[in-house]
Amino acid sequence: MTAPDYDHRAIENKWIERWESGGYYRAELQPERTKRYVLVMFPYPSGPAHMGHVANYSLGDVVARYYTRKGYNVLHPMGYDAFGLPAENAAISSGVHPSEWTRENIRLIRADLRRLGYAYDWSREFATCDPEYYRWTQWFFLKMYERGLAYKADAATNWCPSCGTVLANEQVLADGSCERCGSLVQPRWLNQWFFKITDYAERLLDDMEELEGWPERVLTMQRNWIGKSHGADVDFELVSTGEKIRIYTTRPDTLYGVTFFLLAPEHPLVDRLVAGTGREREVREFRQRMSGRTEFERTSLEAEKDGVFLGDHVVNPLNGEQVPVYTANFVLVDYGTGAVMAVPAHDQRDFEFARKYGLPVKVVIQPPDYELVSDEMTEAYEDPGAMVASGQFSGTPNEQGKQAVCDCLEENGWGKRSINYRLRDWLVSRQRYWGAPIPVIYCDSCGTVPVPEEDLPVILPEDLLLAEGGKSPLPLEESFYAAPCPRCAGPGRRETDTMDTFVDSSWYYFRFVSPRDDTAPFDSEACRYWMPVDQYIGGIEHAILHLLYSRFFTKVLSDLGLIGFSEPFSNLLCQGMITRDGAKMSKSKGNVVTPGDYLDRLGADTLRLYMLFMGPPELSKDWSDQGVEGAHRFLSRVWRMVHERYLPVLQGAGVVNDSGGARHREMRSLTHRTIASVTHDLEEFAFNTAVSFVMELVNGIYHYTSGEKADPDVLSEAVLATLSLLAPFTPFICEELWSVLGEEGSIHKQPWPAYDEELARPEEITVVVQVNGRVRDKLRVSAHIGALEMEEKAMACPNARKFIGENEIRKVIVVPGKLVNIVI
RNA sequence: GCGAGAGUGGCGGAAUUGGUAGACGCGCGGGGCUUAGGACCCCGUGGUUUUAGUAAACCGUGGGGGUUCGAGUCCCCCCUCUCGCACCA
Repeated sequence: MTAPDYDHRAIENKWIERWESGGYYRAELQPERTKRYVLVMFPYPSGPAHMGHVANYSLGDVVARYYTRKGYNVLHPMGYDAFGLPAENAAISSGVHPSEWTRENIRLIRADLRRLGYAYDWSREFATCDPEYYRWTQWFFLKMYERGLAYKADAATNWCPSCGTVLANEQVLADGSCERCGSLVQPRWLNQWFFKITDYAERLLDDMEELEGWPERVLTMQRNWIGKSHGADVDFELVSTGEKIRIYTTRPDTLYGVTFFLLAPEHPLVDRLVAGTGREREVREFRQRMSGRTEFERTSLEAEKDGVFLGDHVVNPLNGEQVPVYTANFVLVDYGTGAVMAVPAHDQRDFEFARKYGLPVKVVIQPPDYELVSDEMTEAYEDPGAMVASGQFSGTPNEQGKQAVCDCLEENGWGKRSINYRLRDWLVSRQRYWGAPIPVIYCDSCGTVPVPEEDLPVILPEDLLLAEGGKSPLPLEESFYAAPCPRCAGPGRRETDTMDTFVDSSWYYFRFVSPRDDTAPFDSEACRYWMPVDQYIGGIEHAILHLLYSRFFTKVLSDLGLIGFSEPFSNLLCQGMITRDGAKMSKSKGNVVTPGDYLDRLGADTLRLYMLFMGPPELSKDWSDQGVEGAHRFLSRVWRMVHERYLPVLQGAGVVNDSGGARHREMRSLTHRTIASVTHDLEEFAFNTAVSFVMELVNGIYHYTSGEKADPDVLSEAVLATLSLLAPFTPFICEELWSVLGEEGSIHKQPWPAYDEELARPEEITVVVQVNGRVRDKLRVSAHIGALEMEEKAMACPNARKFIGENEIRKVIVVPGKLVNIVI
């Protein structure tokens, strides 16, 4: 019998149409049912889907479909992170309007996602550039402003000369280049909007306890990013004026080893100190040199220590010693207090500085096993030890000494214990066009006035062209910036900066619960039901920024009393990158493969299956053309299994159940075993092995239907289980074959198959016979064999006997149902 | 430098609590079917050695030690790679 061809295209078109018109994946709020909110990080629409999207969304789709089949009420939405620089870059290079470019790309990626057969509730789709959406992004800004969490300040910003905008610290790569365009970022002082995320540093840290379903490495990365440290603030008095300068240190135990004092080049005291010393020019030149460099350049490990003496001294409160004040390149103005006590003996940076400028090195911590001599030191000693030359503290172990010194500082009013974070406030304003306008109006008499809620959204005009050099047209467009002051109705000027796109994506998962609500960012009842997200899935590249910002937003919402939880994502899965020839796919490397080609040639099911079969989700995976062919071969094999092996049996080629047949029992056992294994693996997100189990089942069915006749009932069970288990992975072919077999309804609405424990256990098992832990023989025995009988049989094995020989048997270890180890 | 993770065939990768290392797939080899096949079905496939062959022995999870009847898995030391942070006082 010849099977019809496996025509993936016809099948896909047919079922996409039916699923969508039937509203198969529409999610309804059903309070009596248990929900599962499955969310995959929404895409930035920069073109058609790429392989990374397919990998990511295929994962999410299997999870969503599996939960649906398990009986949960599943929300699985999709939208677009649609504001941002690439749209403007496209506008600059090809003249197309960012809005048009974005809408076209949404159209392209949506078409690919539909073809891939993802079970999205498309009725909830939105883009962050829709006014109905960014209205609420602006609303969030107002809430932040009301709570004092949005503020404007002069800040050393990362200016990207090529993008013509300020970047967040997070958007500057480790080598000091722009995340988007790669050009070297320059520092620039500007008045910018910030979100006060630092107010939440402690909670962002503490609440990680709740995030048991997050990968450890993501938590670690966030923890490092927040960078909490314990130490002390200490006031040093300026010799010339008696003015106090506060420093922060994590090593109060080394206070007696201070031999100089450092200020950041930008520290406000630098100018005043140097005035009248005759060193003004030197200092000015130094600062000029520093200001031309980014934080990265100045703080890279390779950069040489550099500084200038400021002509003044400070007094160490603990021992009354006077030490000189310098300004130094490696001191950061925005960490701690911008001033540092220098202990060259116990800090490598200070050590290098001291050696370069001939400053004294004073040992105040002695290692337990040898003695430091300051003149002979080639590097700082930063490890634990006992305090020496430290007055009353001498002899104290340094960890204990930290506390003692802090007590002393506090008792004398010289300083206090303090905690610092590396986390900086989030710079959210962008001097760009394609983003959500910041809803603020500046008035000469009222100052900064927020736009009233009822006046939102502040519409971003979509009919403007980018100005000269790709700059934002907003500051030049009177119809945009001219606005009456909401307070006094006098003439005002609108803020023309837009928000960082990370603001847009920090709350989109809330919007999906009620995307058409025009009275609130989200409906509280829908939110109570659907949130938090049960399973969030996305790339590891968002481990810090997006996830930290989203956590921050959720906590603010919680403080506003709008929600009753403070963590948005209960479980997180970070999937690896798709590479080709070991490298990230990129146009410049010419190693890009696009889903579209494979969708045409091999079909959506093949592509999905291959992505999931390649390896564990969290590992990065290298694309292989041969591998994807293999996936297609397997699906063809499933197709033929139904048409060439199963249908003929249904039509009378099989035998009536001869109940004694071990072959039939073995087939049933394999079926049930496979259901058990696949179910287990899906719970663990071990998709690659889940697929391999189905492959084994298919191999088993081919084996069963070769030669001897098959029992139609046994075969039915096996074939239907195959389709049922495979359906979340390859929805089209399974739905098609399901209907070919005349089964009722959609396979995607069937309950997840159950298995019979008893049947899943094979009748016969293999027992390994070891002598001294080495495999010497194998036995096929009944699964119900007892331990004693196992031992007897093992002892009788000829090969085992051979190795035992004349030796004395010291011990026999029996692992029931597994092995017998004879120790001689 | 600090932190996290990982090293298993020619390749991607499998191996509950320590219990048959290499599932499944790719690739490769052989056979069948075929005018033919790159389609399909079946078989084989870690290495070395011995054997005409059936078979068998030894070696084998980055390297070296250890615990154990038994170690890819546990412990100690070392090497390599990937990722993140990186002068944060």
